[in-house]
Amino acid sequence: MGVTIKDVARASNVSVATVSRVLNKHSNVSDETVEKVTRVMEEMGYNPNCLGRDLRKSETRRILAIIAATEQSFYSDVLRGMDEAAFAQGYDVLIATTHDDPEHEMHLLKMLLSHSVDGAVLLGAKQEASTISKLAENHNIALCLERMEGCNVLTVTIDNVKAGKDAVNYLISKGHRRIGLISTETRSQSSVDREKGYRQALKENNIPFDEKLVYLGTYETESGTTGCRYLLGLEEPPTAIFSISDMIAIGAMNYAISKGVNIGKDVIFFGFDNIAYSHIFVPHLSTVEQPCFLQGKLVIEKLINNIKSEIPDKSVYMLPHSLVLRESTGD
Amino acid sequence: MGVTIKDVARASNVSVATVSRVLNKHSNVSDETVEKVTRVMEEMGYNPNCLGRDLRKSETRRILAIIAATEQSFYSDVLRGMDEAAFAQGYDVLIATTHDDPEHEMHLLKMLLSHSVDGAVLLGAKQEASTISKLAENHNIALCLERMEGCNVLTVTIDNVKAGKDAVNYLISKGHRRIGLISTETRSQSSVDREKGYRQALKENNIPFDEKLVYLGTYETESGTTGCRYLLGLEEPPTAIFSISDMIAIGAMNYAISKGVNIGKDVIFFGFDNIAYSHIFVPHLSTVEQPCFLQGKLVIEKLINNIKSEIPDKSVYMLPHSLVLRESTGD
DNA sequence: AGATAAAAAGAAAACGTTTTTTTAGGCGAA
DNA sequence: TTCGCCTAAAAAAACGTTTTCTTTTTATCT
Repeated sequence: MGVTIKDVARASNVSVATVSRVLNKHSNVSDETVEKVTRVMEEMGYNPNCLGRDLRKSETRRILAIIAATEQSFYSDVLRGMDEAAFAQGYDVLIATTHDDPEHEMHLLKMLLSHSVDGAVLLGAKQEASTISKLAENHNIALCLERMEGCNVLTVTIDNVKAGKDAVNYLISKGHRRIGLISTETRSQSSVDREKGYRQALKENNIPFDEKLVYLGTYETESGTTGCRYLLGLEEPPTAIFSISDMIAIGAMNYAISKGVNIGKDVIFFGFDNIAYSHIFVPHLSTVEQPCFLQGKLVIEKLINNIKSEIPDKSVYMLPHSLVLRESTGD
Repeated sequence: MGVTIKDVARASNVSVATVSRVLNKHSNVSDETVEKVTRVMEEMGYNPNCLGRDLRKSETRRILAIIAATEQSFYSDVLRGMDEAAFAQGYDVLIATTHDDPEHEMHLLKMLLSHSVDGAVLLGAKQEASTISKLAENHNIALCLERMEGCNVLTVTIDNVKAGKDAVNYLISKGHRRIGLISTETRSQSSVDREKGYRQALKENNIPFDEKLVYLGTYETESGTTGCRYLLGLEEPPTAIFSISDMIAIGAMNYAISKGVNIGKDVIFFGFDNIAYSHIFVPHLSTVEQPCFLQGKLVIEKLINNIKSEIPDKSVYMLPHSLVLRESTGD
C-alpha cells in the first residue's frame, strides 16, 4: 500500500511518535527535527491515513446530511450554509439521499452508531419521532427545515404556522375572503403547520373555515394543476389560492392561465419556498422565503457545539421568514 | 464509550475472535455459540465500530460523489442510479459539494488519499486533466456526465457532439437554415461538444457557420433571455435557436414570448437535459434527454469493478441519448 | 482403543495513527 | 557533586476490529 508514518519515521531516523508530533504541530519537538521530518514526508509523498487517526481519536470530523433527494432546489442553499459552518471548524459535510425510503434512511442513521460520522442532520425525517428521540439520547443528531412534533432533538427551522398565517393574512388584506388552500396528502410537519397558519388567519379575520376550499394532493406541479381545476370549478370558487409550495403554486397558475384567468386580478396566488422558478415563470409568483443558508449554517454550528460538549442543546430554533410580493398577487 | 467487541466477548465467555467470526458469519463456529453470541450482542445493544473494521480491512465501502452544487435537477436521477448500483454491492454513496471552488474540490479529492473513501466520482471536474490523470494512476476515480479531453480516467457520459448534431439536424429538417446557438462562456466540455455538434450539423447541410448567430453567456436562465434578445435583434435573426441547456432555453423562450413571437411557428427552440420544468413551462420545450439514471448506475458498477480488480478499466463509455419533441418545435 | 483428521475456538498479531509513559541528556541550584 | 527539573525524543500502549496462527475438542476410521 501507500507510505505510512512508520516509513517516514524510519527514513528520517526518528520515532513514529515524533513524526506524529510534527504532523500535529506539537510544540515539544526541535526545529531541525520538524524541518527534517517535513522534508522527508514531502519527498516520500506521505499522506496520513484517516482510518488510523479516526480510530485512535475516535472522531471523524465528518457530519452526515440526510435528505430525501437532491432535487429540492432550496436544499442547495441550506447545504451551502452547512458547508460553510462546518469548514470553518475543520469538519466536512457529506450528503446522502434516502430516496424517500425510511429503511434506507435508517441505514444511513446507523452510520452514527458505527462511528462513521460524528453527527447527522436530517432534512425532513421519515422515522417516528420516538425513534429519533431515542437515537438523539446517545448521538449527535439534528433536524433542519422540518421540525418533528414531540421529538426531543436539536432543531433549526422556521415558524411555518406563522409563515402560513402571514401569507394568508396578506391575501385577506388584499380584500379576499374566499381563499383556497392547496396542500399535500402526506402529512409532513411543514405542510401541517402551514395549514394551521391558514386556519388561524381565517379565524382571526372571522372567516369561517370551509372544508371545500382545501385540496390535498402531492408535491408535484401536476397536483397544483389538478387542485386549481378543482377549486375554480366549485360553485363558489375562491378568489385567492395559497399553495404550500411554489411547485404546486406554479402548477395551479398553469391551469388558471389555460382558462384565461387574469392572475393577480381575478384570482391571486401565493406560494412557499421562493424557488428559482418562482421568478422565472410568468407571472412571477408571490411567495414565502425562508432563510435557507442561515438555517444550514446554524444547524451545523449548534450540532458541532453538541459534539464538543457534554450537555447537548436540544432547543428548537426558529429563524425569521419573509414575504416576497410579485405579480401573482397583483404587486 | 459504547460497548465493544471485547465486552461482548467477555459477556458471552468467548474470545473476541469468535465474536468477530459470528459477526462476519464465518462457517467454522458452532450453532450454539452463534446463537449465544448473537443474543448477547442483541442484549448489550452492540454496534460494530466501523473505524476498527475499516482500518483492519483497509476499505470503507464508501464512494464519494463530488458535485458542484445540488441544484442541477438531473443530478438527482444520476445519484439515484449511483445509489442503486452501490447498494447492490454493499457500498454507500456519499455526496459532497464543491460550490464551484476548485480548491474545495481538491480538498474533497484528498479523501481518496487519506483512505476516507474507496473511490470517487466527479460530476463535472474543475481540476486540470493532468491532475485527474495523475490521481487516477493510484486511486479509484471516475468521471460522470462530463468527459475530460486528454484525461486517462474511467468515464461515463453521452456523446454530446452527436447529441448537439442530432438536435440541430432536427431543426434543419424542419426547414430552418438560420439557426442560433446559445451557449456558455465557461468552456465546459459538454458545452464545447454540443457546440461542435452544432457546427457539424451545419456543415453536413452546407449551411455556412455564422459567428453572429452564436451567443455565449452563463448557465442562468437570465442568460437565455439576454441571448435571445441579442439573436432576435440581429438584422437577419435566426428562425431556430438551439440552447445547450433547458434552463437557458426557457429563458430564451421567456424573451420570445414577451415579444409576442409565436413559438413553434415563427421561431422554434431546442433545449438540452429534459429537466422537469421543460414540460411545465408553456410552451413545452423540445430537448435532448440523456440517460441520467443509467449513467449513474454504470459509473458505479465500473468503479467498483476497478476497486476490486488489479487492472483498472479507464474506458470512456458513451450511453445513448434521445430527442424529446414538444411544442417549442411545433410538434 | 488409538491414530488422525476436522471442527471450534482461543491467543496474538496486525492495520496506522495518537497519546501516555519512559528514557536520556543538559543545565542550574544547593 | 548531587539532586531535581526541563526539553527532546524514544518506547509502548491504546483505539476496535479482522485475520493468522495455535491449541483444544470432537468426530471418524482402523
